[in-house]
Amino acid sequence: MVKRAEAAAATRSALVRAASELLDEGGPGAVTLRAVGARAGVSRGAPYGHFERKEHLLTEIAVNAWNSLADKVEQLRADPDATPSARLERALLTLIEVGRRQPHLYALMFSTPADDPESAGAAGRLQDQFLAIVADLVGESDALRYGALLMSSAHGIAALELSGHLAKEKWKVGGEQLVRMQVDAIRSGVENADACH
Amino acid sequence: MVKRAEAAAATRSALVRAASELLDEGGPGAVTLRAVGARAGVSRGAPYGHFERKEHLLTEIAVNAWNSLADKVEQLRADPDATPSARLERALLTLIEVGRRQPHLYALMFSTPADDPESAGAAGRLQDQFLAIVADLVGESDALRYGALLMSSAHGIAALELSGHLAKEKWKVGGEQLVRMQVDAIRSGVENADACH
DNA sequence: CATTTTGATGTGACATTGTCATACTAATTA
DNA sequence: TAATTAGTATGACAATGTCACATCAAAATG
Repeated sequence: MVKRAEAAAATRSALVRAASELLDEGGPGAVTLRAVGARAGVSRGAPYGHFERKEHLLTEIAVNAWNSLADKVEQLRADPDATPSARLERALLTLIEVGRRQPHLYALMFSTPADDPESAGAAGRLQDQFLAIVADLVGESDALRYGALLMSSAHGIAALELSGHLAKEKWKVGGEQLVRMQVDAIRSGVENADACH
Repeated sequence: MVKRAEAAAATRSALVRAASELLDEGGPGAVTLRAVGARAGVSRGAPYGHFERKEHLLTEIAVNAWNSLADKVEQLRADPDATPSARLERALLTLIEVGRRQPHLYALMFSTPADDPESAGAAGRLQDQFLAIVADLVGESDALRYGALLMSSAHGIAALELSGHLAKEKWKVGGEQLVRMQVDAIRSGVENADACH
């Protein structure tokens, strides 16, 4: 006698896992409810017992990704033997890494409507982690402004890399270098406001 | 007696225009070959006389957008009464403007495979225009590095704005301000290399 | 324990869509 | 005038998201 609640929960997470795998392997076009069901060992209509629409299944994948990323950055933030700017660089590179390793997942994260409460919450967690790291470098009062700029820059780098518009043959730079430049530019800008003039 | 070549060319551009309008009005989901045909005054199968696949029709829309953007930036580049940094800011804002006015078109531009020769050519034209403007500010030798960073930043700002992840209520900044900060940060960084130390 | 209820799952059906094969039509050409 | 051809219309098909309904076992109820 298998408890029904457990079996249902297992099916649900199997569906999410299956959909995630299909997304990574074949892109959005490969995430078919029929394929998801087949890989999860159930039939094509089963997902509708757990998700109202296909979009909600995808949203859950995005939420998981946001949360996992927030966890990583939070962990990274606690690292004591690293300068603030080094921590910031690593945090930004963490985002870019997702874009490289799981490009389809990355695209899904940023195409999921940000007005969805769950998605917004998880994405907000990541943003807050970023903000705290930025504040360590530029101070509380400027953290929002510079945080927005740094996040935009990192996302831009990741997005252009995975769309192929930042080909290394033409631009001669990679994401790591761009992140370093960006952090340096902001750090020197902040320091100059006090020290130089 | 209407010349057939002319009629065909008219149909072709009507298809592209119809598809562009549908994209702007209703997003990618609204761009159906049937809807495109109907709006262009032909039937659902007609597009296949001009485009091998639906994807090619979309690519043409993206190419037009890239070219139009490159034209605007080229025009902007010739403006004499504007400092190099002002020209750069305006160029970056031109990209962001597309994201605001035609979000679906903007998304299409950056989701069209960059390995498509036509699309790559048009996008390359825009990048070269950017590069020239950047070179005016930071010099030829650093133009590639800073150009890549500036373009990433601008695209990141535009993309985050249209995905809703840069809500002004939370971040207290808009695209204009971020672009200004970015250009200032780079300018001051470059000047400091010479002047300060 | 017997019965009823309930929620997850399987299956059939339907509309939509991209795409192909085919037929038709009018412009071009021989 | 007859033949060719390029553009277009139409029918058909497979894939897909989604709904309605049937089924079946676990859980609640008596």
